[in-house]
Amino acid sequence: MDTDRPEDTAAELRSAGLRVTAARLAILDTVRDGDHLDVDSVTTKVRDRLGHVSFQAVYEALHAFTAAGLVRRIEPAGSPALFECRVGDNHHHLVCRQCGRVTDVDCVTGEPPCLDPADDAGYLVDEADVTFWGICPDCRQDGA
Amino acid sequence: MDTDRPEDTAAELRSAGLRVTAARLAILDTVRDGDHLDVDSVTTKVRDRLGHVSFQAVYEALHAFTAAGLVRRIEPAGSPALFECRVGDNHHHLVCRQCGRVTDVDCVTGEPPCLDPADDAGYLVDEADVTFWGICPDCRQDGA
DNA sequence: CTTAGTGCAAAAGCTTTGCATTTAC
DNA sequence: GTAAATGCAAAGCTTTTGCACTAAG
Repeated sequence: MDTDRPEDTAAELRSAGLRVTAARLAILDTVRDGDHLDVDSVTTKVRDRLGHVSFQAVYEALHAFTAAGLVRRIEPAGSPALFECRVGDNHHHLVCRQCGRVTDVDCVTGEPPCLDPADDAGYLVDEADVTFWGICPDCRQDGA
Repeated sequence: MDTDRPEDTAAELRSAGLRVTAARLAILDTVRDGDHLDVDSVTTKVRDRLGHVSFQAVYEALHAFTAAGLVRRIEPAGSPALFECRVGDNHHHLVCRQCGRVTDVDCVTGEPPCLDPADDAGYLVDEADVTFWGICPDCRQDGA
């Protein structure tokens, strides 16, 4: 479960121009090991490893990571922001209406923009954000 | 600018099983006349017409309208919820990263689901929510 | 009359901001 | 030593909840 690669992580932070601190190492590793975690979950998991880390530090770190392109922030309607480490590739998300679970879906075309608007209305489009809403396998079994 | 069709609106409310009140008529008409308005804008516009209406009434009404399928709620990442009256058709949205402006884009295929995930991972997918991010014509002129 | 809708007030949830302190470089 | 990162506290914003009151059916 625990994938410790402190050197990798540290190197990634440094090459992104970010300082290497225990908190940030743990935060980045946590996002990397996790599956679309929200800030609360990240904080909890980081605290399990390090003792205490403040919420603001986690927010600040995730913001810096997002700006640096180390993590990607997604925000399905109605959910708090979630963070994932898959960046650069062009994948989308399946979100369960019932339990909120998020699953990655590879993009069919593989190259951004994988999708073009029928009419761009004069916009300079640089990203297509696709969220598929449905019921996940587990919830299909449980409920109706 | 002002599209008053009180009878239409009232009929629509009634057939949705909702009571007809001055506030709700104004709220629905406002969303109908507006262009992806947030709750704050709706409230302001409704107050211009009616005097005072509480925020909670607007929230409650919009929630009821959404549940009844009279309006659609969209929530581009990082924005407060926006409401639009186009429902039933299958269109997507262009969102300006700079000014937040939202423009409708007709779906190429026209019929939901207009898009299928490459792999549904066992989900029962019923909706594909597509947001195109970019810079709108106005912001392209202003900025770089 | 009965139920839904409204107003008022308060709180919850997520996120941001400010400032002093600590730490990496 | 300098700039970045952290901790602590507080506030911001959108949204929700509770309850009494009013109005639609």
